[in-house]
Amino acid sequence: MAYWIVKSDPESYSWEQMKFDRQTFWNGVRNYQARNNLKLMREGDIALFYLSNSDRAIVGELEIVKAHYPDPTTVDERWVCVDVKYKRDYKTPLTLQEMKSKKGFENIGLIKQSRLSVMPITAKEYKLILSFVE
DNA sequence: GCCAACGTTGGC
DNA sequence: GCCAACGTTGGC
Repeated sequence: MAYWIVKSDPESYSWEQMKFDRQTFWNGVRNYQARNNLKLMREGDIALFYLSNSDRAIVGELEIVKAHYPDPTTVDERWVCVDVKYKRDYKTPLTLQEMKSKKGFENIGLIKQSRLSVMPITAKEYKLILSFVE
């Protein structure tokens, strides 16, 4: 089982919308590196939901319920999406600022490669994040 | 709103 | 295949 962070701009797809939808397909990725990460996702993996721009925090988690398939919102066959399901809210969202100020996040993609929208995190980083949000 | 980082495109 | 120009993302 692998752990991921997926990013969303709250103005285009909010956490409220995600919870309302319960399950959706994670589409619109138009970046090779992010696409490659989508392709590595397996059913049962966990994806943490990060809000960029105004919010800048990890607010909860999703479960991957279907591995990658062609993105139906484009005819360009290069791009894929996966199906995700709402899993749970975190009691306390973990902000980017907090991650920057705490130990253990030095190598997390969220900070090192801020423009990447789908990225893996290690089991260790996942546990560390959980220790702040429960 | 600005700008740094970085990905993509296209001319050569 | 290089690189300048340009576009986009996202933190501040």
